[in-house]
Amino acid sequence: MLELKENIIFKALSEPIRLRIVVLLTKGELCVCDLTEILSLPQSTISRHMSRLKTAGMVADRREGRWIHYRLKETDNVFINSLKRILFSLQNQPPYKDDLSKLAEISKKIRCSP
Amino acid sequence: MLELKENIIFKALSEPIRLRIVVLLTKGELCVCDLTEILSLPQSTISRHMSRLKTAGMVADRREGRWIHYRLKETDNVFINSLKRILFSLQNQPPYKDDLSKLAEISKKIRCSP
DNA sequence: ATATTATATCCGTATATGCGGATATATGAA
DNA sequence: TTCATATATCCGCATATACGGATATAATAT
Repeated sequence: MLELKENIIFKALSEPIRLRIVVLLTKGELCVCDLTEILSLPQSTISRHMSRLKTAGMVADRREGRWIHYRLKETDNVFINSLKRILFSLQNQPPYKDDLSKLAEISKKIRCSP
Repeated sequence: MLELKENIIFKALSEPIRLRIVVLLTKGELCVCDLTEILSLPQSTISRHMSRLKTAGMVADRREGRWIHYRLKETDNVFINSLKRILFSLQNQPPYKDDLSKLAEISKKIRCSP
């Protein structure tokens, strides 16, 4: 029952913060608090962006205790998967590269454990 | 001196009419009056969209007499070219497919000749 | 039970951007 | 020059959406 509207996906990726978020998600699952720390933004801002990415069909989520882990949604849709490949290709350039460095730093600590 | 901002490109493609326009351009050059006819929209609306696509770096233009022919911009940028491939992959689905049928019809007439 | 933590949503405000008629500019024809 | 055509831009208006603090909800800890 998924109504795929290409322009809705593009709109989801057209917001600078959301684009940084989905490139971060190319490395795996992240919860809102991780993103809040990496991007230095208020929790409500991150949560709103995740809601939009989810509505657009770019991400899926999974609850584990108090945390909700977001990930790039797995799909066999060619359009979405082509976009995912593009996101991977952005990993090595700014500002995404710096975000991923910060993610790597944070990953050394134990994150999101009860 | 081109400052490529990925989210700006996504924003250009996030507007439904603009997405239809760039898929039409996968078939070759088109002028504003062609698009006005195919999409049944006012000239000012089309012209504004072309301006945005040009600013975003997705299209280039070429004057020939009174007409300005727009085309997908040729580039060696990996990001843009990946997006172009996605546009080609949309050719066979609605509403782009119907737009291309209408383009084919119109092409039978002599278009844009002085 | 209460407190703490993680997330979602609400709220008012600011900005961006779409629309399309009207007008300006540019080119070529008569 | 004057007229017609093609395009770009201006204008006021409407809508969409971003922001971030405040509040609500949900799960866990004490």
